[in-house]
Amino acid sequence: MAEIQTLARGLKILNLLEQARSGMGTTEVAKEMAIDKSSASRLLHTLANYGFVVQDEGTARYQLGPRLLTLGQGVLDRISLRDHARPYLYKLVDETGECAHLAILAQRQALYIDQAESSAALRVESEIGTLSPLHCTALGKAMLAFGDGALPEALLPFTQRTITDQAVLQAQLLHICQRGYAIDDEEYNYGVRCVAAPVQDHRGKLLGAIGISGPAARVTLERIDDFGMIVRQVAADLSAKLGYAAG
Amino acid sequence: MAEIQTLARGLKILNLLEQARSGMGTTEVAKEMAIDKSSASRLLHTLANYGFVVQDEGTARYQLGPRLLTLGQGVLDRISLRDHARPYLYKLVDETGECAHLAILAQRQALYIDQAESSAALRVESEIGTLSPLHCTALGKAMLAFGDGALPEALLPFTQRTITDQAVLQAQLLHICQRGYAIDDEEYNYGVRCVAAPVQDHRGKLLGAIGISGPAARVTLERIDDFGMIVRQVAADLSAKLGYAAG
DNA sequence: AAACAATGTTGTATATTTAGCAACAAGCGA
DNA sequence: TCGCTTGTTGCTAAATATACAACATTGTTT
Repeated sequence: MAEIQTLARGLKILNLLEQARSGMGTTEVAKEMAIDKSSASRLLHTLANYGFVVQDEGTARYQLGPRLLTLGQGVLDRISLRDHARPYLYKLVDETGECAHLAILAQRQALYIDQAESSAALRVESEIGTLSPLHCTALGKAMLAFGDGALPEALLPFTQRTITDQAVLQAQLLHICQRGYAIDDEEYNYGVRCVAAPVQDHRGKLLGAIGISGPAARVTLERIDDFGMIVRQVAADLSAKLGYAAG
Repeated sequence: MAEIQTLARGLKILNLLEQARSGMGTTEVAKEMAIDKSSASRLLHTLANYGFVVQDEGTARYQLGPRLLTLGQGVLDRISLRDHARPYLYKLVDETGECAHLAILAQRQALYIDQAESSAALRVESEIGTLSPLHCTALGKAMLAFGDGALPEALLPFTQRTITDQAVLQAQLLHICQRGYAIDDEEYNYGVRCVAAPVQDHRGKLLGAIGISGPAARVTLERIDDFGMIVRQVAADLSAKLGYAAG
């Protein structure tokens, strides 16, 4: 399908600005996009009219605008899975004492759309809205194992334990499928272990995944199977509430 | 400045979809925008290519897409005030026992960009990214009192205590300016009282506001002035850290 | 069942709109 | 002061988006 060039350019500019930490000037945008200064100027003004970008009064440089934040909130409101899942996240926190997360697939990554913090003193940054790779997170692997079978192309390493071999990953996905939950054993962040299980609708179609994550000192390898059973059960309860009839 | 029509139409579609709770069809969008079905179809496809909207596989209806959520996250990362303010939010929670919030001005409303939850059992929904009116929230009134002096046009009532008279509001803003903090006495939500104070840069330019909010039973009218002093002090400390030299 | 209505998508020609060039204004540094 | 960079604006050509129409698909009604 042919995409509309002008609109696509505007959206690409937003992608550019996302990368640029300290904003970009008109000329800079024009160069990066390989378009004329004047075109960039007019596109940026239009984006600014709708609050998608803001121009710093002093430097005249452009940054992502607050409208994106409020629209993002609108996205969350629209995901009904989130409403249904919330009490189950609290249940996970109650039963495990660790932070619980809910993620869905988006742009071939794991998109965190909700969390429930444990009462433990250690605070976690709000991660809602962030994307994480699939191959080295428990939530991601749970979704890979119960999803449509497509694997990520590149398995980038984040720690020494990150699985970077397609065959190894494939084998582990089968294992996850059989036992019903996935584990991240310090494969993404050092010192953090996670456990996750899939959430499915009545047809068995993958909706997302829920799981817990905590310091390796608390989430020990001995206890991790117990956590797995809990997470799998809570995820199954949530799936059941959504109308999933096993078999 | 003349805005680029095609891009503007795409952005307007996003605004439309924000309102429509259950998504919109191509024809529906076309009617609402007063453009042809084919144009709407192509615009929507382009938006979908970049993840700004998603089409439900079954119903072919369009909704806001996950890209908006991740871009919104990018907006948060870019607001350096947020990083500086976070420890001060925790300080507010420690000293008052109530939830603390940070807001900035955006689209002539108060945009909540961070929060610190109290350890009280009562949980608050994540409000980051939401917009609230200025005239009936403590954060909003603090920003009005110390901002550029522009008042909101319409003072919509939310509770019986909401100030709906411009003159009354104006008088209260002066009061807020003199004493250094603003109060919301159940003017937005029944049973909730809030206290807030402005955050300013070294030139005295308004950057945002921080404050606390809690149940009226805990935030009583007798104690509210004590809270006010605390909030004012913490906000002043934050402003000072940002380089604000009083006088 | 079958006709019908409504929806979403795809060609195509026209004409509107954008894009690029160039000139201009403004800020900064040398 | 001069030169350099940046951001914005007129203007025209030309590319692009638009509307019209036809088509495919789905769901509804009689």
